[in-house]
Amino acid sequence: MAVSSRERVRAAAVKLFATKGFHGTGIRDLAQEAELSSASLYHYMGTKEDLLAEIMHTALNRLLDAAREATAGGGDPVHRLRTLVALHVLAHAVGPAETRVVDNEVDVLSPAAREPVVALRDAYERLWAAAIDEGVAAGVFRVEHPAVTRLALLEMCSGVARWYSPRGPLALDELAEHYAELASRALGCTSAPGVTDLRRCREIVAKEWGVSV
Amino acid sequence: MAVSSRERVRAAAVKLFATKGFHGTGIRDLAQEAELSSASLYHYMGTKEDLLAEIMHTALNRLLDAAREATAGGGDPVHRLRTLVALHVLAHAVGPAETRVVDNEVDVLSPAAREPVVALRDAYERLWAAAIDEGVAAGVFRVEHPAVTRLALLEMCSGVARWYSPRGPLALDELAEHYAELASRALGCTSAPGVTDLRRCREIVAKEWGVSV
DNA sequence: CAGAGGCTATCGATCGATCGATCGAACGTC
DNA sequence: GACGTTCGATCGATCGATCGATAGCCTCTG
Repeated sequence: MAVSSRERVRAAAVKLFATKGFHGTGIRDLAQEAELSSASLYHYMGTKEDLLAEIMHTALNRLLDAAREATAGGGDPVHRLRTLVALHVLAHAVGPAETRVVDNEVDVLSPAAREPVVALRDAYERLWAAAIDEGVAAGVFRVEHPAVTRLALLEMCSGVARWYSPRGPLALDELAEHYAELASRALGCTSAPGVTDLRRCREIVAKEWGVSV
Repeated sequence: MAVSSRERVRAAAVKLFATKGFHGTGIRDLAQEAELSSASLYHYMGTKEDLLAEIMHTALNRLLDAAREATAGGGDPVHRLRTLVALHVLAHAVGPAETRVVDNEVDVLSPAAREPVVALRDAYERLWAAAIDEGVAAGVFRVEHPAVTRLALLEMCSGVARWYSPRGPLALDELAEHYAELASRALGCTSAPGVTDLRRCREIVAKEWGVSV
């Protein structure tokens, strides 16, 4: 078979959870989308909540791995921050369904299932916090409330998944570069207008997400 | 009675829809929160969907009215944009539950019920677009993709409802001013570092939302 | 090689629970 | 006694989940 049933179940869940929400998606909806009976569904998953948690884990691990790889070696905080922004935007543009599930449905998880998901998200945000804090310490960023600004920038970038369409006027590269510039400006970046290593970001996204960007 | 049952139903719906989502909130949950039987609920509302639509209408109309009042008379695009940002942030900080319902649950409405809600949101966003476009035309904003930037800033500001806590280190005034500054920078504002008329924004929020800010 | 046994994948039928919504009746107030 | 408000009881529909059964395939055995 071209795609395994397991993959179809996962893809169906991502699509439906993103468009109709977790509670708005029934077991029978999932079964229909995955072209299986509702009974067969349970051959590939635990409970519906397990399925959601698994989606979040793989999505967040992928984003975290990509961000770590892209910023490995430390270096210039400005460049690192621009890389994180571009990567985040690319990820949200190529996989809006998955990222919307991660961003919107965390609260439906039981506390026990939510805890490791939040831990992954926190680890990811620490990469942003480190780049921002180091930039502020080095004087290349001039911003009054670094922690609040980090949250503001993250929300700004995640919002891409809510409206971006590949049929719009902006190509992915322009989008990522523009957001890197917005973030750079918001942080009061004092160095020369930077360039982002988009090629590297695209490569990482292509590898981790398995799409050609 | 101190608060009418009608108000309790509305407040219960806002609270529960925001925390558990529309589909995650049952009629019996609403009834318990509003301290009524599930049957009595229907004395004050139509269907559950009607209740959601009504919440969205009042919330969006309030925001739209406030934004129109705050920017009435036109004038400097920079000042208008800063006012819109501050107002938006204040609104999302004092009423996070309501704004989260508006921002997250639009898609659960049937097309017929969704259409007027989207129209209200579009009217609101046009105020932002006008301020940004006029600023770009006047040369006080220097930004490459004004439409995309508008969406980015709106998402950034709406995100406040997802994390802001009045028990945090930032007072409302500092928060609103900081976001106005972030937006101003992102737009490449060329005029002197602006000040926002926070007093006026606070007055409008206090009046429209019925809270002391 | 025949076939017994086990494993994977799938299904129709069905479970008890809960869903949104409605009914007729009772309450208090004017 | 009319009206605005409240409720217990209950409706048919749908929920997430499980059941026993079946068909195909691989492996081990005699």
